[in-house]
Amino acid sequence: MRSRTFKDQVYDEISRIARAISNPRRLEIIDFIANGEKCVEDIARQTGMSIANASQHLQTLKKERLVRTEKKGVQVYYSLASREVYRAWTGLRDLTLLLSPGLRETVEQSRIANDFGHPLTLEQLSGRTDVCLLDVRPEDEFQKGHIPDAVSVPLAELEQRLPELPKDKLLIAYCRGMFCTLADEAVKLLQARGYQAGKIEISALDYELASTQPA
Amino acid sequence: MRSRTFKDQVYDEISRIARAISNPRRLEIIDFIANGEKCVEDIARQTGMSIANASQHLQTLKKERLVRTEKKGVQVYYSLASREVYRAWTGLRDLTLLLSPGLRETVEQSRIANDFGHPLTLEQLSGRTDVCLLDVRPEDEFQKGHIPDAVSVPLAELEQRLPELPKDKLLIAYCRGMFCTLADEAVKLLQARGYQAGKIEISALDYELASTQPA
DNA sequence: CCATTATTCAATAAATCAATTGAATAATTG
DNA sequence: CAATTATTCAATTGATTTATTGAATAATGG
Repeated sequence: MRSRTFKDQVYDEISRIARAISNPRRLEIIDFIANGEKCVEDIARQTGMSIANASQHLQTLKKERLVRTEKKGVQVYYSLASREVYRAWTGLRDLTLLLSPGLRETVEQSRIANDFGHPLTLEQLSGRTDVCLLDVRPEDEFQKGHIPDAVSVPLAELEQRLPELPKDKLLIAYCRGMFCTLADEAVKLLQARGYQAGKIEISALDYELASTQPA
Repeated sequence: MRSRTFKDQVYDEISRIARAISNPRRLEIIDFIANGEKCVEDIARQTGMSIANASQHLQTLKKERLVRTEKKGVQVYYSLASREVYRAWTGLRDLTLLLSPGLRETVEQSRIANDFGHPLTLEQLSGRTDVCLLDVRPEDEFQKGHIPDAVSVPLAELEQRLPELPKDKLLIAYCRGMFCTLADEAVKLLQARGYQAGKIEISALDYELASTQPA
């Protein structure tokens, strides 16, 4: 008979996966490495933790098979074990946005602080010819996957590459998504130089997920 | 500027929701009350915990707005705050089934112990006229929602109601889903009485989710 | 082979979480 | 109003988790 020990095993096992993703630092790691494989040092720098601490969190994720590792020379590169991991993260993110007025407010206030109105959506842009879509993430993340028709202009290179950009078009930046600051900074720089600029909050990953989900 | 404190707030808030669902007992509670509102005593009995313990877990879930309460007379009835909560739970369940050979093995061994082959799927049943679909959950859960064409025969009443059942059809039982034991017990009873019986592992909730997701 | 670099391991202390117990609250019934 | 019942609260204990620190490992380049 399917007894209590069966249920205990089942819910225990699922809760172990849940526990592995239930730490803010590890959520940030997942959100970050979803864009492309990163080594421990990248992750530590991005998240502001010590290398030892980052490594420890990565081990926790690895123990539950949420991330995979690949050794390249001296470095170990971490990436998500499968697309489903990213899907679970976005599910949790969207559930929290639904349930938590606090999170919605935090995001809203950040928009106000950045002097944006509501970011545009992809639908609002589709079909417009006066728009140039900029992927301001590092080039390797762009290579791994990007929104169709986007141009790779990493934030770090944006200033030097301003001459390449069309002056008569609306420049729309995007980055790693809703919680990433790269597009904000790009827009700020562009507006300071007199360009018409804005952002969308969807990421390349969210775009990909949205286009594969119905299938 | 979107600073570290912004990210800290964001990931903290999301991790609080994750933490709330990252306990095996609370997962079991979510899985249970998804079928319909239940009072603390129901929940304590179903999960085998003390009433005080169950209440404490329910408070944890309520603090994060995952469950809603309604007072009816002396009792407080708990149910999921929204369909999205159930969706997140199934997402986590399916991710774990994907990532964890241990969970797959536990489920598989339970099937062997119950002497079933692989449970049927709804697709295999659709269109067949020699099949009678039995919802063996308590009646109130059936009332709240069920798979089309199913008949409500709660496990507790099954024995007395055997005469109602068609002897010439294949009786397919379903219950609260993959981790619920009601259908197993129903099939065992039916087979012992000489009926052709089997089960499907999809629940009324999974069915509903699957049919609303594409929309 | 030594020095360097990237990463992981191990040990600790502070914080948080879970289960248990018994008391407190609050509505209902006689 | 007293007794009963359902539920929640509060305090305790033991177990986990987190961040920090410093040492250990392992691969590479000179």
